Amino acid sequence: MKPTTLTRKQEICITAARLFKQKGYSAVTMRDLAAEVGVKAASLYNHITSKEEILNEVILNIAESFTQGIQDIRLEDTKVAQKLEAVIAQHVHLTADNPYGMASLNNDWMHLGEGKEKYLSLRSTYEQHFREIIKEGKAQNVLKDIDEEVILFSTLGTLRNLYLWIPKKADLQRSKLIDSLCETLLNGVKTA
Amino acid sequence: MKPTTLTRKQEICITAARLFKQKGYSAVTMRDLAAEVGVKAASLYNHITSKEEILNEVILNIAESFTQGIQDIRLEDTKVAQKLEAVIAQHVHLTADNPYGMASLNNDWMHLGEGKEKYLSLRSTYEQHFREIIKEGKAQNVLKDIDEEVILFSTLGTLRNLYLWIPKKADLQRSKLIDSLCETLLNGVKTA
DNA sequence: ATGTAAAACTAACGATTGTTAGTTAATATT
DNA sequence: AATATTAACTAACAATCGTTAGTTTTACAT
Repeated sequence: MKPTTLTRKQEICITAARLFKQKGYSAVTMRDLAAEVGVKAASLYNHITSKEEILNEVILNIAESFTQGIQDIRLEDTKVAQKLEAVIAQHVHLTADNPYGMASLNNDWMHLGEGKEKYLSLRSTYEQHFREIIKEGKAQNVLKDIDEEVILFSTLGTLRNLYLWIPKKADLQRSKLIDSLCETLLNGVKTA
Repeated sequence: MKPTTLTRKQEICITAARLFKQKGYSAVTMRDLAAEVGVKAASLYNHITSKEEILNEVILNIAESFTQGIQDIRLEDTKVAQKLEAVIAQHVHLTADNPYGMASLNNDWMHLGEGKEKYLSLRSTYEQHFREIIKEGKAQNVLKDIDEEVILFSTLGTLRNLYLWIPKKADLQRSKLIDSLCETLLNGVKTA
């Protein structure tokens, strides 16, 4: 393992994620991927065992980061408002670091084979942690009495789509983006 | 044209949209679609000319509804806040009426052939109308001084994902959902 | 320099893809 | 009842899919 340089397998997975975002998992052929890596299709199999394994690698890594991250946030000894801000910040950071992986996670998870159960479990756990934070917020009267699911999926809906426009707005600094998103998602867009 | 009963072509497109949501356009084969319609694959071609035409039919119809709708809203003689609520309501209605088409529009537009330009143009026009409403809101001090793009894509991010959870929350009445979404998106989730 | 292992290559496989050709059955029109 | 049209069918096509087998080149340790 060389942490400094990139394994060929990692290079393949990163390239694959980029193609998956462009055309979707099913429309990307091993020959497409090979050409982009600069190699013949058969050569890929010296580094990976199947196309499906690539998807597993791309999606599960990022999914685990999200679920582990929100679990840590939930257990932090901070106020609910700070936890919500931390969740938003995590989404921005993980998405900015890996927008292509986020696209695959959002759009191609159903093509996972063996790893689909694991993914669905991670997603369910993530949502459950988020729900608990929201419940805590409502109990402490920090959050309004709006349907939990509406709060959850409204917020998550915006955050899940970050991968679509973060690359276009590279000029927008991360910290400024996080601030704007927190203000927008938590306090709304209308003036008081 | 029989408006009361369903054309075979329409039936094919509706079935196709449902499959496109499940597996994505590329992963749905004409044999899959035919089996679901209850017919052999070759028979589909008595009603459609290609797989791509189906995608055009599914996506462009709904895209036109959105763009026409927001244009009407923008020209309404109402306050900005009402326009924003109308945009949210339109999203809920169009999505609830056709969640599968919305999924295809979100995830499979890049597989459009001839119709891709038209789609991109419609989407661009839609976003431009939305931007203008936001500008109007900021000018009248109805909206906070937050980056326009953040407001646009934050709101749109939530609305674009409605198709993912509207079917699961069929119990949630439309009008109640619209109210909750307006409150959440416009006034935020935190207590004042 | 020499040998070894990693990673590239060519060639091909069986399966599946969207689609067409040609034909038969069902439906509607005269 | 005869005919014309619509829509189903079977069969097959060329192309492309993920993947494997076998071979050659590259890179590095000795």
